[in-house]
Amino acid sequence: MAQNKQITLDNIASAVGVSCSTVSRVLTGQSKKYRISDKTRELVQETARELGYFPDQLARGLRTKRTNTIGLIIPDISNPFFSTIARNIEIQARKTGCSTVLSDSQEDTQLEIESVQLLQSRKVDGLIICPVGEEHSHLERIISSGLPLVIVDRYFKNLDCAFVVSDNYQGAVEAVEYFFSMNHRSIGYIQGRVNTSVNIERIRGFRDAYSKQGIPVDESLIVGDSFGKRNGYIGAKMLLSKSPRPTAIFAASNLISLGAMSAIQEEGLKIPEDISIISFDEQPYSEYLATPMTTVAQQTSETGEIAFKLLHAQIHQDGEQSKEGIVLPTELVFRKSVKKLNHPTSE
Amino acid sequence: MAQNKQITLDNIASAVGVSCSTVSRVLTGQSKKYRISDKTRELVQETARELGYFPDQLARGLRTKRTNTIGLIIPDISNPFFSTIARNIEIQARKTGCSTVLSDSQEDTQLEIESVQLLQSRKVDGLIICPVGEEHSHLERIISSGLPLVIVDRYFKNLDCAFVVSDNYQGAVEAVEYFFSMNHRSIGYIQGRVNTSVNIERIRGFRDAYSKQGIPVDESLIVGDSFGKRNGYIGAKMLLSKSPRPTAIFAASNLISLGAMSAIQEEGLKIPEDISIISFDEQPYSEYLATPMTTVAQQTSETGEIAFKLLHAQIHQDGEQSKEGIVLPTELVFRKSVKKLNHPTSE
DNA sequence: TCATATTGCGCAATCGTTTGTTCTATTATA
DNA sequence: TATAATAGAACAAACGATTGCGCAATATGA
Repeated sequence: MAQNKQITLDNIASAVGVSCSTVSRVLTGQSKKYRISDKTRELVQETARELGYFPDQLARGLRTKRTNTIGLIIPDISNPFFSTIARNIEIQARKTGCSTVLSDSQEDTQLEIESVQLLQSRKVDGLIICPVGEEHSHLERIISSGLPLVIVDRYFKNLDCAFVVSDNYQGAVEAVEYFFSMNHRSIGYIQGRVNTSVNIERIRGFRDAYSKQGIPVDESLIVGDSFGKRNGYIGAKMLLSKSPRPTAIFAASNLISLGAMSAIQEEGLKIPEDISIISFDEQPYSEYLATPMTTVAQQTSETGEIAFKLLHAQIHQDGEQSKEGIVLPTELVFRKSVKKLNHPTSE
Repeated sequence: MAQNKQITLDNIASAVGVSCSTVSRVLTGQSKKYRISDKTRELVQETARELGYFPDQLARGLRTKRTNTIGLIIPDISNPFFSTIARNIEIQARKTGCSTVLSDSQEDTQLEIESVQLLQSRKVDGLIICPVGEEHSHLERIISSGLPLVIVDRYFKNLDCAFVVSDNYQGAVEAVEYFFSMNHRSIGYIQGRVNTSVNIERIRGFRDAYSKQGIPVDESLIVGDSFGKRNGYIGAKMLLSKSPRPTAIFAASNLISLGAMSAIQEEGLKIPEDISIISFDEQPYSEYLATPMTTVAQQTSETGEIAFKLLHAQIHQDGEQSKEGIVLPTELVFRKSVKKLNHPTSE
């Protein structure tokens, strides 16, 4: 089965008996502007339909310097947190006729950098990135090259760039305050990747909540170094081996809490009888877990939607660009994983 | 900040003092073939590096008719089942320098068809599609246009196209046989979208397992019509209202089983004491559910990897294409959601 | 009737690469 | 020394679409 020949503007032009510029103008809806007669316009449109013409986006992009394509770089698209964001970006993008080129950076800064290169050489109109690490010189380069960029989930203080993130600080504060209200005073925190804004903000919230109560933070109860499941397991193991044992665990991600649950189970402990837990990231399964999980829900759908809208705004305004930063509130979802202690206690 | 000027072959050419064809040949590694002198070659390479040149993939694609880009159409990228497949496709693709344009068809055939159009006009080298519905005339059109295509998760009997799917038949057979071995005889099946190969094969397995035991299938125990959570809830409600109540439920997807769990909980029933359940789709959280779930695991990572490899093979062989169909085995993962009944019984 | 507007459309350059062909030195061969 | 062979690189035509400019033909106005 031979590759079907592509229909070009010239094909239509010669079929109708006009020049290809006329066809182009009709098909891009500029017939009024260039005063193409109605008769010609209709003839061209009909012929194009008959021949099954659709424009070559490469040629168009080469000429117009606009591809209607955005690049999306995500650390792990199989993580529901990111895939929900990705979905909503794609849905918004397609609404404006924009295609999304997806790149999974596999939590690897080097791959992220290479992806940026590749996407730039594909002439995307803009980039949405969930950055992996602390390194961001490549992001600076994007910005100074003038390519529209929105970063998501994480941000960098000294980077003049639009972003959309959750209010990680407030989310952490509320979780810890809830623990306090249930009389917990010894709370372990299993953190994610250090030096990411996400982690820094959550830790700050954690600390501030303690301060407000006038209670010092036990630094040895802050453990962990990544958002993955394995780190959750290891972190929980460490926390549970302490004596006195903390009465509660605050897990910085959905995967961390799954790992922690393994550890808790291994130690023969029950949630919340023996240990309470709150996890960042609401998930469809959160309510169905052995103990329905109290979570800090982030607005993932909205994050994606807003990210695209910010990017779209940047792309379509040629004047000064407002590098907006959007912070979305979190919501504490109350379930069964936190036990009310009789007395304010550390054990 | 003005858009930085793009470096072109001509820029390099005039900087070095050669023609742009020479530069092109050097940079595409054809310097031997066209006997470019070592001196020129090195000079060109160095200058290209200094200027920070990287090729314009649009222009290249326009000229060569190869974009090193594939299109991927998925019904719901936020579903972990699909996002895991997508991830592995993307990872394989990038290994060969290929970019992936993602499209979420939102379980809508019309959007799927439009996506195909759009991706074709972007000149992708091939397409991987998880088709939504029964309609597949647009897939036939792709094939007869000569564009490489691999379909994933579902297939169509009378479509000559490479595909990779799970062994849904055998997966269902094993699940039902396990139910039988635990003395269940009255098993409700909450199916997914009817008329999809996935559903048809699972139903066939369900029936055949019954036949082998010489037991007739109670048709009223087959309910449902989509792979979503809501359908799981409704389906379970229906099954649980029957009297006698089935002793077991076989859920056709991870979302269906989540929905079913809601219904079961609402009815005040316990898994597995009051009702046993097996779910298609292994998930990271399966073992942490209120009752750790016995599941039929599919090889999602492998599915993605193989899908890309089949596509890659099609793209790179210009001769006759082997439209291979790959069927991957499933695995029954035993946990706690199935109770052993004392006697073969329907109640 | 003649000058001027206006209508309707074509010409040709351009975007950045690739690639078949040609062209000019230089070297090898007889 | 004359001729052929070869090395090294330039020319120019694509690829398909867009767009500034120009040019006829017709319509309008005086």
